[in-house]
Amino acid sequence: MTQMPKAYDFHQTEERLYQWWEGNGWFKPECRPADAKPFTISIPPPNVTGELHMGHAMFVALEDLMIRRARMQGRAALWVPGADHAGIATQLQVEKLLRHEGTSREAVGREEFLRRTWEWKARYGGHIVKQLRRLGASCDWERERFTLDEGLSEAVKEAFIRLYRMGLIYRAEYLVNWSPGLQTAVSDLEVEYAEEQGYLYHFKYPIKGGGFIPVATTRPETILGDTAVAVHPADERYQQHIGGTALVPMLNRPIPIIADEYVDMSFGTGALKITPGHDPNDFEIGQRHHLTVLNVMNKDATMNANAGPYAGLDRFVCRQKLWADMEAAGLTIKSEPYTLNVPRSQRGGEVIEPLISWQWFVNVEPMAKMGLDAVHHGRIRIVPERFVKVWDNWLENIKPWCISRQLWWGHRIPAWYVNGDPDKVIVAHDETAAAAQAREKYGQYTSLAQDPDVLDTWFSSGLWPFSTLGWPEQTADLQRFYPTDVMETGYDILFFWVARMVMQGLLFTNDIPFHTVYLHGLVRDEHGRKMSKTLNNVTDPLDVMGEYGTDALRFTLLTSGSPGNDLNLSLDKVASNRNFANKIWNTARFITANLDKASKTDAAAAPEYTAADQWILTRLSEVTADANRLMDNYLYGEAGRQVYDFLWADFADWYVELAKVQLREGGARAWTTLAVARQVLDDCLRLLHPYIPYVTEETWQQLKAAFTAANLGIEPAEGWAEALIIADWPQAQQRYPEAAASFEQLRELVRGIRAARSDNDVEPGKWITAVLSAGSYTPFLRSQQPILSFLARLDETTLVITEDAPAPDQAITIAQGEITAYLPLAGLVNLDKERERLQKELAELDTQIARITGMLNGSFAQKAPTAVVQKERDKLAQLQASHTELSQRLASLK
RNA sequence: GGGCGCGUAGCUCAGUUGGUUAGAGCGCACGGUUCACAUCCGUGAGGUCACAGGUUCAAGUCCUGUCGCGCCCA
Repeated sequence: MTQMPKAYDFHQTEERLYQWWEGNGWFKPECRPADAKPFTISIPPPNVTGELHMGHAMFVALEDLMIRRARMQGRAALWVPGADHAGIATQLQVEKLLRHEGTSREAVGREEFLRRTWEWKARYGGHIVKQLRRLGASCDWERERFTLDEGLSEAVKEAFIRLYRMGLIYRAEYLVNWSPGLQTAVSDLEVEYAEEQGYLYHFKYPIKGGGFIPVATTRPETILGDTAVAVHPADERYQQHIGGTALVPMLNRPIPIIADEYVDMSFGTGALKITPGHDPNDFEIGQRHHLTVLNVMNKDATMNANAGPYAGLDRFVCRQKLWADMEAAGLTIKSEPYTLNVPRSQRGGEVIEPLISWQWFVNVEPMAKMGLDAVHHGRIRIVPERFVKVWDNWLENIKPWCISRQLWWGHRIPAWYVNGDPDKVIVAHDETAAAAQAREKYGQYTSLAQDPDVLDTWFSSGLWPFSTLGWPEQTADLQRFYPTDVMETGYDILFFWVARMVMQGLLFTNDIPFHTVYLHGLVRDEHGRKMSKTLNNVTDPLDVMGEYGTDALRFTLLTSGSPGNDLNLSLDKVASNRNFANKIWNTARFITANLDKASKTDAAAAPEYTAADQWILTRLSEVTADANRLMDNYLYGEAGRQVYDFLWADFADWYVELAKVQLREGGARAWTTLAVARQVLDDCLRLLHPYIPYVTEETWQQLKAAFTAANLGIEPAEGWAEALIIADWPQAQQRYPEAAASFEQLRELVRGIRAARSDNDVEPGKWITAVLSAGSYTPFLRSQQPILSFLARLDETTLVITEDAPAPDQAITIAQGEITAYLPLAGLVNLDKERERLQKELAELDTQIARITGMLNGSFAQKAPTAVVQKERDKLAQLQASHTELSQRLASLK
């Protein structure tokens, strides 16, 4: 028999097993019968530019857990992997590269730029995907997709065209969030607001014909784009000016003074400058009053010709200069420090400028309604449920989605303009089709040019669950695996991604894209701070895996938090979980090293279980049932913790220890012990495999090999599968409540004796004498004598167990209800100390007895369920028995 | 302004149909090298479950309010 190595070595396990699993096709749903019920997850596609971070590790751990469990449950598990082309991020990477070469995107041109980007993607794009493999992700790599793949691009075009035909996509000149650094529009979601210190500038708005209205602004440069001054219609102060004309400072451009109820009379000066071209609220007011929309800025946030003498200045330089000029002209009143809400680009970080421009929009309202209904009618379940409120709130107040981006890397908008006329738009799959349509619609034309913009990356990822399966083609995969089952992702992209998949899925496939949305929290550092490069508190998953193993990281991510809540990652915990892997390994090592204690002839048709066997089997059934219930409710953390505790604290600490005694007996007893140990460990390995795939598979293979070689006739009910990854998922089995309860008594007794030994400084290894007065437990404890003696280090030759043993002199007394243990530690007992201990214990018993007696005398006895009441009565009886015993004992010591 | 989450042992966190004397890991104290594991074993100290009310036989758990921290939306 070959010995297992002393410690589990993940270094020489992980890669080997991953290749073996993948090579055998077990990551593919086809490893299950063609009629197996599918279980599908679409991976949240990481950015191709991405580097693995804890967020990735988190979703891989959770999704792999779901997929592996489903696979073991016999489902045709399919986890579709892939990556996202990440428009802005990728384009920035390549532009940076070009800058290093002393050139630029504009200089090399669109075609060359795209060629370079694909080249870049080919070289670095696979990086993140390789890293996902290291986490043990059992994805079907043959079905890997990329959002810019041909098929997915086709899906994007199809989606765009359908939306356009349904009248849900339109092109409009509208105020959008403009990122001057990135030179593109971004959606509302891509803008983050932060409170920053600035100034509130109070100044005089001159009125034609004399006088002025005081006005305040946080962005003086936008004064140049004002097209009205507004006051509240009921404001006494400005009544006489309504309908009059104001003059834009420094430009002297005449603009109307209007009345609008939007104006807050109590804020600032009570009068508002209106800049429809540079402020969203002003834009709306402008629409109401049919004001001119004046743009005073270029796309790089310098001032344009409309800014008159300020043309060409940067927006912030202009702010200073204009204010200085106004001051000189006597138009300023004051500027006071003010906290303002500054919009910044989620990507580049620079200040977003509301800017008027032509963009493509999706009217998402009808789809939003569908998304709301799907959740309200229970077709889609969101876990944890509280996120439903967030979902509702967002979808009920949804705004048009700006989907065009002024980038080159992405899905080009399938729209063509005839003769350069923005009103003559043709939307088609390709240029040929567009040309045909153009001829049909406009007859002869001179030019046909495609819109230069591309689509928001989220537009394509919104199609992900079905586009990856072949949509719009009715492929076999789409038919079999769609709708998918669970969408597991971080709550931070509920709007960005999940909502859009739901909306687009419902619209295009006439079905939900998944029945459950499971949201996990953010991974933070040990003290709850967000991981960031500037804080220098980023923990690289690759480093952690390298030091502690993939399983340790996975188990930590999976069990140290709760659903939907942020998780603080502690390396201490990772280290503990590495130790757990070693613990698992060593229980198997113990079992496999003891297979020679029995032989096949010892096999019993109906095994005779000891109380210990029955106890551990009962616990196994309880834990299996609990873990399954918890996992069915997506409470993976709690399920994992329970198995961990059971395996370590019950199985390893107790059963494996006492198994040493049962194995010594040899024969049928040893055989049964090995059979029980195998079952318990095997089921635990199965329960844990989705969490920690490597150490469980490796350990299981060791078990399988050892048991097969030993030829004891001990094996799982369905025989040994080829691998744990495709073995059967365990179900709860036999329970022996009475034996289990008795055994718990024995454990209590052992703990009591150990504590007494420790208190009295008895050497841990020393075999001591004991007298047990065990009442009705006498036969049971006698039957457990070898185990009891071994676990509590009691000298078996002098151990006395009788129903009612007299207390020896000079002994420590341990009372446990009906059972009393006396440890006659000759010469070791300090009687004063023992008296003190007994008094302390009696005092404790007194309070407990009083508490329960009070409870039982109150209405508890009538109103509580009988089982609960009975439990308390039993407890009281135990406490009283202990009390009697200890007080007698105390009296005898006086 | 609206919504959500959190506040439990020194630290980091569990605790989901309300039901023993509230748990874990790490840390701390004491003690252990016999053939599964020192990536270990045994024993122990450490908690008014933020605060105040309420519901209930029974509340860390349900309800109301207060305080503190964080996040999302406007």
